[in-house]
Amino acid sequence: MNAQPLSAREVLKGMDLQADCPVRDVLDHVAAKWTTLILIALGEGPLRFGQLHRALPDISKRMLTQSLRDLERDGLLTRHVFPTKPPSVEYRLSPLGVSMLAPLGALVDWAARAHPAIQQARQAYDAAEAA
Amino acid sequence: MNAQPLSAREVLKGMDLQADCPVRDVLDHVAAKWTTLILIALGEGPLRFGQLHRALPDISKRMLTQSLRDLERDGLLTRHVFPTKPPSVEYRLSPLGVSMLAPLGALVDWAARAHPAIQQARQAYDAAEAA
DNA sequence: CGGGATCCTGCAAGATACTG
DNA sequence: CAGTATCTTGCAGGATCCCG
Repeated sequence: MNAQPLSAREVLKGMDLQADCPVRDVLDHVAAKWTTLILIALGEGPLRFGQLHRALPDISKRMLTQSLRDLERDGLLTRHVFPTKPPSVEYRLSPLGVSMLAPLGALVDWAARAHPAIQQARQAYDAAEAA
Repeated sequence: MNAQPLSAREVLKGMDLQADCPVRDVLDHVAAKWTTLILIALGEGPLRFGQLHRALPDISKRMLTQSLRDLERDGLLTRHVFPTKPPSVEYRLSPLGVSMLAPLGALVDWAARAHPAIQQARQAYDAAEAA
């Protein structure tokens, strides 16, 4: 055993996985397909609605709006309306939202590294399947 | 700026968020409601189907089976059948699956810490909403 | 431009019953 | 015990139109 401040894996020990556990309450939102992508996009700086929409090519306006509301409700980002003509609205990460970038980045990094192995595993599985 | 080996946030810079990017390909699975919970449960050691089902109280047999197949296909866990009577099947993390525990733990840790703030943000939002 | 309101559809996922 | 098969349904989410 080493002296790391807190092995991330230790956190998982004895984790209760009941439906009402706080972690699932938070993670269910995080996992929601679009929210992480929005947070990543905003990680580079505030963006307006249209810019965000262009950054996420395959999300509908409806889902983008809804996802932004969810994130705003959870306090991960803030919404600023500029009463210009036509109106413009800017979204930016809150400190809480910024605090999520590190762990999210770790996961994304893992995903990027693991991708080749996963691709290979899928092909092997599907090949065996077809037999 | 400090000397951290690689700021997890740096990974997110310039991330392409197109639908076909590798990260989304992987994360879409990871985010799938049950898969992370299964990985966490198996992080403490191999489990049999029934034990896993008992560890995740609110998943149906159908979804558990399906999620396990997905994870097996992605090479994150392995399935071992013991031809006992009655048959028993054991699931255990593969090295690749184990390698995910660290980043996943980081995210879970964040979720646990952020939970109070998020709860509070939701209440504030809903209160303002009701007005 | 940045949404809200409405309608409509597909598929994710529950319930139930059966099997090796 | 550890699944499969079938049926059924809710609701996530797309398409479309409208508004300030």
